[in-house]
Amino acid sequence: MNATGSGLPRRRDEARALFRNAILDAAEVVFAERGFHGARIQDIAAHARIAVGTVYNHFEQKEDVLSALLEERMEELLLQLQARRDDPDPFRERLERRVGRMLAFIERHRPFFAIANDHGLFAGNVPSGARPSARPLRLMAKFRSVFHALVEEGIASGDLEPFEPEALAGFLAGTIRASVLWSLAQDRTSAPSNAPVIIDLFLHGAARRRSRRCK
Amino acid sequence: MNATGSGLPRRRDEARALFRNAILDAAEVVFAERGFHGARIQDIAAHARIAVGTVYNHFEQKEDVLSALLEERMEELLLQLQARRDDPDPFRERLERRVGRMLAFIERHRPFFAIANDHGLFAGNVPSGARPSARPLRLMAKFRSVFHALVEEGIASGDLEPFEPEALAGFLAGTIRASVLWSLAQDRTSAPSNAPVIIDLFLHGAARRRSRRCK
Amino acid sequence: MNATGSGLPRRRDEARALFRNAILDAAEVVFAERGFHGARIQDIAAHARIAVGTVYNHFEQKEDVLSALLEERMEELLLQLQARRDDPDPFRERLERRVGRMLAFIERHRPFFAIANDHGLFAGNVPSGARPSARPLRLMAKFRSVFHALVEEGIASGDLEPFEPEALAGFLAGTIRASVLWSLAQDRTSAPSNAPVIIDLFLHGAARRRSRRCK
Amino acid sequence: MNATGSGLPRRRDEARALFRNAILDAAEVVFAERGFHGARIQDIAAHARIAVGTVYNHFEQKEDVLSALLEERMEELLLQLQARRDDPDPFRERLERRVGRMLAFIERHRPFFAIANDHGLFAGNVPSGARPSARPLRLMAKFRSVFHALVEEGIASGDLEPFEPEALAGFLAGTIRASVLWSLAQDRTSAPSNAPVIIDLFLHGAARRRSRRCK
DNA sequence: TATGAATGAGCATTCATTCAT
DNA sequence: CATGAATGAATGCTCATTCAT
Repeated sequence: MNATGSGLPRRRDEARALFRNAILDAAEVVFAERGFHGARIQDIAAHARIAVGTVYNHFEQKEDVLSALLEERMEELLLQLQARRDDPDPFRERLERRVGRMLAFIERHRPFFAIANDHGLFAGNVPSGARPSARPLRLMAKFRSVFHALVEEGIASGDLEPFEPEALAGFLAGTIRASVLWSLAQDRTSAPSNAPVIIDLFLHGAARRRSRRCK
Repeated sequence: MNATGSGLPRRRDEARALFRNAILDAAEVVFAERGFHGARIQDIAAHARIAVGTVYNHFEQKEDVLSALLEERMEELLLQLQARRDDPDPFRERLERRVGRMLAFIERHRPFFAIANDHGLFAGNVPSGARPSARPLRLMAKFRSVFHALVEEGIASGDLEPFEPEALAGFLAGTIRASVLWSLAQDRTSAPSNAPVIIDLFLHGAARRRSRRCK
Repeated sequence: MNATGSGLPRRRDEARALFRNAILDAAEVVFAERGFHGARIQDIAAHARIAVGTVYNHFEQKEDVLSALLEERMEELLLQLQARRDDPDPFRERLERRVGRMLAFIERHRPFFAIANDHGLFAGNVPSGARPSARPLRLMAKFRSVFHALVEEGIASGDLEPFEPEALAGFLAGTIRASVLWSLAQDRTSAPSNAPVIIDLFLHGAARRRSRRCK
Repeated sequence: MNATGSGLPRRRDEARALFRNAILDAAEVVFAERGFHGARIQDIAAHARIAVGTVYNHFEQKEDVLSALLEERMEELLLQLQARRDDPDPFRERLERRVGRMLAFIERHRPFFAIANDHGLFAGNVPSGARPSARPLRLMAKFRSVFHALVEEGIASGDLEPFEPEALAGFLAGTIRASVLWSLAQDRTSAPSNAPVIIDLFLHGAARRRSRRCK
């Protein structure tokens, strides 16, 4: 029906994506401000300057908006933790670089971080009916597996104590989370420049170092 | 207020407290199962085997039930972190003992831990409208100040690096939280016996220790 | 808990029944006026001078209000067709008496008749998704079985041709229905006095009778 | 209106009619399955394999689709009741032939019969807001007038008792309706061969015939 | 003219809160 | 004070209708 083959469809798909993204962007703000239950579809629609029905043309239910939001942003967040060609080689520097990228992403998406945190996507969470459903489980699994891989690298290279990788992963995530939350609480920027401090705590803890550094 | 002196009033007050506690106990279970918004006053009343109206004879609004629950349990939790006469003297042992008591309390009140965690009472949380109100702020402040004091003790005694106490407090709380969550995720007991491991990570981090211990 | 035994409970049950009946009465009017889909719960509540929520304290869903209404009124309607002690003996008089009672009931409950008719409760109906659910099936079955019994009496007494009872029952019901609808269309009263005419048509049809009456 | 004469316009009109009929055919099925309120324009469009908007290019509103459907089909149905050149002359045979044609049509359009029945087009119906509007009134009037004419023929020819023609018409329609519904309920075919039985009941009723026939 | 996404009024249902008993 | 039915504001979701392409 379309002579140009991909002309119109492309534009259509672009339009669809435009709306979809507008909805997710609005949802990011509104969910962060009022929480899942407090956020009304109407608020999200208004924030995106579209009609309520339009939201339902793109998502089956309110909950799916949250799911999609968490999923897409989390995907991107975890991407920051992947190794890149130009990452340095030594474990510590590598780790700092990757965590630094993660901090930068969080800084760019503060509202998302608030939501993800509320929904227990960072450092796991106790199972709770407070959140819509079991959907986040997949996200949490992914989150954990990425941290798990990170930590195994360190154990393999001999830079980390061969503790239980799961536990170490939780410890690393907890350290990052604590730092970010502390920054936010101070209304300070959770700048990537915090990475070295975080990694230092993660690696060497808080004990007084008698010599220059524990060697 | 009562002509008969203190006989009847006492019984009355006891009865009041009985109802109040029954409500809070029920709320602990129901809030943990369904979250604040998902929990209906009716559910709580049913769980406590009382009428809906009775809940309102003891609390102004639903939110106050949550506040009271968090407040009373948190108070008790923080009590576990206070120094006691028979606590050992060296910082590390002292810390282990106190954190061990905290773990034991959490173990006895898992549902409360789930709720407190959902409401960001552990290790702070990003300000979010997801939770009922600003009431928890006071609790979080208290929580932080207790951890703050704990950490300052360590700095004063020379056992901790003189980092920002707030940051260290967050780090300690994060370490504990990560450990407990990890235990719960494994469906294991968050036993007080985990305290040494937690403290070890907190003090010396996850880096490979070349010698017996970093001295 | 109640010293008088049945004092308070009875009053409570009476209150419940009062509300329930008020709702059903209101529903009878509103459903008849606007049809099931056109009737809003709010309309029914307003007509009964109660709050919307109250309707839901007595019925799970809108559909249940309809079901209950049809069921309770139909039950009473079918009761009119039952034989009574003082009914005359000859088949024809018997039938006239019973159908007469039915007409009187219909006259007292015109709105119900409109609804029941809309929902195919008279003389069967083609299966159609137009109506809420399969619930009426039970009612229709009952309706049919009562007519069925009526007709079998006539066959047994030798007053009716031994046609298929089901078909005869449908014919009788159809005759009554046609007459009532015709009366209503004329805005006339569907008086019990119409019974003889109906029965006459049912028994002897519309053909010209050459003699005084077909004997 | 079109400069090119009748060439293109004809094709255009044919195309229009094609769409219009496709919509009506789809509507017949969907309305019968889900009822007027339960049928969504989207369903009808999907069933006709066209877009929603297209429906609105041919009908102003949903209701008009129903009206047109009822009107066009009913027109055809009533056509079956008209006298035809080759119809036999005696009243009874004439009637059988015409009712037989009606039954054949109903058999070919079961879904339509279900809809028409739901909307009270057969044998009249109590005025009810359950149906979209007063539009069917015209159809019912037509339906009645056709039956009316039929019955007056019989009265004029002396084959029917000179009862009120309206009442007789209702009785005839009710008899046919009851028979068809009974057939459908039995999942049997409402074959034209049922016509004699129907006419027999209509003419002579259900009473036991002592002699060959009531003379 | 066909298309199908956008629109937003409309409605069933829930549940915190009140209050007569 | 306990009780539990009544209340009605609040909100997710539907679907007839519009309109830019």
